[in-house]
Amino acid sequence: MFSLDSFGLIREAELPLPPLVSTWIICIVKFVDEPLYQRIADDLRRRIARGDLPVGAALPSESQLCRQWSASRGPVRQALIALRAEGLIGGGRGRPPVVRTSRVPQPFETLLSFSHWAHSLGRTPGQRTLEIARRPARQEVADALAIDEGDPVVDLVRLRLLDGRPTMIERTTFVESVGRLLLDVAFDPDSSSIYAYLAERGVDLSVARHVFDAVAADPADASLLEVPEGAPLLRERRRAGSASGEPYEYSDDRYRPDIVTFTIENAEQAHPSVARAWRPIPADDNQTHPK
Amino acid sequence: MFSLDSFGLIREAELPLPPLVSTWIICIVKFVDEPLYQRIADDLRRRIARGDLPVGAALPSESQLCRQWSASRGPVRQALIALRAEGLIGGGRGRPPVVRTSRVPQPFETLLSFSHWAHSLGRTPGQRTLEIARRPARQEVADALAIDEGDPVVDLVRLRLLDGRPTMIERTTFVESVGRLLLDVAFDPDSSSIYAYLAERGVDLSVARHVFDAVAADPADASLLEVPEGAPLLRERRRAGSASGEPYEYSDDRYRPDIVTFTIENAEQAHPSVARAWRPIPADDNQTHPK
DNA sequence: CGAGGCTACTTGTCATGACAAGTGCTCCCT
DNA sequence: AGGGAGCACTTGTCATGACAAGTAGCCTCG
Repeated sequence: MFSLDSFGLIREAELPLPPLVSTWIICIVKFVDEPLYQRIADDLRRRIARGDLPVGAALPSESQLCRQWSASRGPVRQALIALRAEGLIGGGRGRPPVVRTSRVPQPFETLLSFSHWAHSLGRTPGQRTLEIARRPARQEVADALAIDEGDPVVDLVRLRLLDGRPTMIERTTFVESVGRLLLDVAFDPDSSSIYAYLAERGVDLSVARHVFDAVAADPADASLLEVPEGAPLLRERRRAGSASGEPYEYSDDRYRPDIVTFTIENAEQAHPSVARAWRPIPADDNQTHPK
Repeated sequence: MFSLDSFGLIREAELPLPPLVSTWIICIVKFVDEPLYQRIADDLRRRIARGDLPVGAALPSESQLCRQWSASRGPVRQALIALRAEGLIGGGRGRPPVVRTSRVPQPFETLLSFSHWAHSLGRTPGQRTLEIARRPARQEVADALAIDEGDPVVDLVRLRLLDGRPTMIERTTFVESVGRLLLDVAFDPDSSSIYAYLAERGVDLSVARHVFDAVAADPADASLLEVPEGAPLLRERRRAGSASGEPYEYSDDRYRPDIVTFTIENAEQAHPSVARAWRPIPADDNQTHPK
């Protein structure tokens, strides 16, 4: 993990290096088994997130960071490159790196979990479970989950609330091995986040695909979401699974478009960021087109 | 741009270096003013895109690339890191880098330009301009474009077609400095891509923000898109501008959800990718929820 | 014949040194 | 006072060398 080069601090300070001291330092170094450039990047991330380095402020120059960490320019630059790739800092040749934004959204969990998203907004999520059942898979769901029609799956239908207002209907189907965990008597779907519960039990949901379109509210949707029948709803169909691509769940979620929107921010030469947004006041003035 | 180190090739081949040869090499080097690591990355990208390096194949090892380019490990590693960040290659310690996917989507232009998107799918885009006018900005548009209410703007309303089928209504407002270019008699909005036209004239649209929700078709929407009044439409409101954040256009686009959907692919520890998708056959079996 | 170790090769991390090129400031001269 | 040259400082790019750590294949030994 460490090499003789790790003694840069000592070398720079030009101290003699008796064997006793060297073994002591080895102990220290061995405890920290994260690469140096990651520690530097993490430290800078922390300082930015804490507001220690506010937006617009200049980061310490590379040479300052080198002295501060008693490192060479290599790891320091590696850390800065990582931060730049995350969009946290900008700047360029001749100009010191500058903090661009204090908070880089972590869209994955937020986009996957309604509860997580609501909490990140400071709103109160709620839910009413309408149905949880084990039944054979229909054709459409079987295709999405890469299983055979008729294989057992677990269906879960929930009405999701935001600050008590009906916001979304979630019709999720889990493969049997995952859904079984939800049938456990110890699990209360009305009180806890499903994804947090599943993560605790070792289900690693790490890739997801969301497809968005619009549908008209059918009678069931309409009465649950308290909108007129035929009202436009924003639909998200989601397939999520393990890192290796094995599907675990398929979901058909329908949002009231006057409460929730989805946003994509997009730039040339940068990765897009996606987010779910909350519209605090019913905006019926936007329902008709400009003219 | 170059240093004496650039003579690595000569040094490695252990050739004598008369002054005449050195000046000749300087000329060569000066012509190529792209950094070396970018040239290496571009070359590998090309070889992957061309299928010369198929998916699953192992890239040349770092030392091979070093010899091939007569470069040190630095630029080679920098190139590989860039490809890794783009998701093109995988692999890890002890294992050679492996091609993961041959095509990384370039979502920005595709998401911004309907024409570009249609062409990338091999479909034929069409358009019928319904209105192009210079008028004072309404309040809502003025807010989005960061100008004052009543400032002159250029409105453009187009019906977009995909293979001749009505697909989307686009109501775009440009700031006057950009919209003026569209009022030029030389510009025919029915035949060319607006974004290609603007890019040629030096308008750099490089950041965009897309907000998605659902609306009901009003009478105008309905007759143009050939759907019943009140039918659900997928709405995208887009604000695009320069890299420095200056807004250039604001648009309210309404899609037939049976033809176009939007997709977000999302993974832990990776940047999301977004795409517009085309649904070839009207899928009315999906318009009603499962049960 | 199988299991284990050994070795060659790979990538990951880091130090050091050098030069190019952009930025911003000072300071001098006109 | 204003403009320009020069300088200090910054980041960008690259070379070189070293060691750590993981992988895969060979090869010997039991």
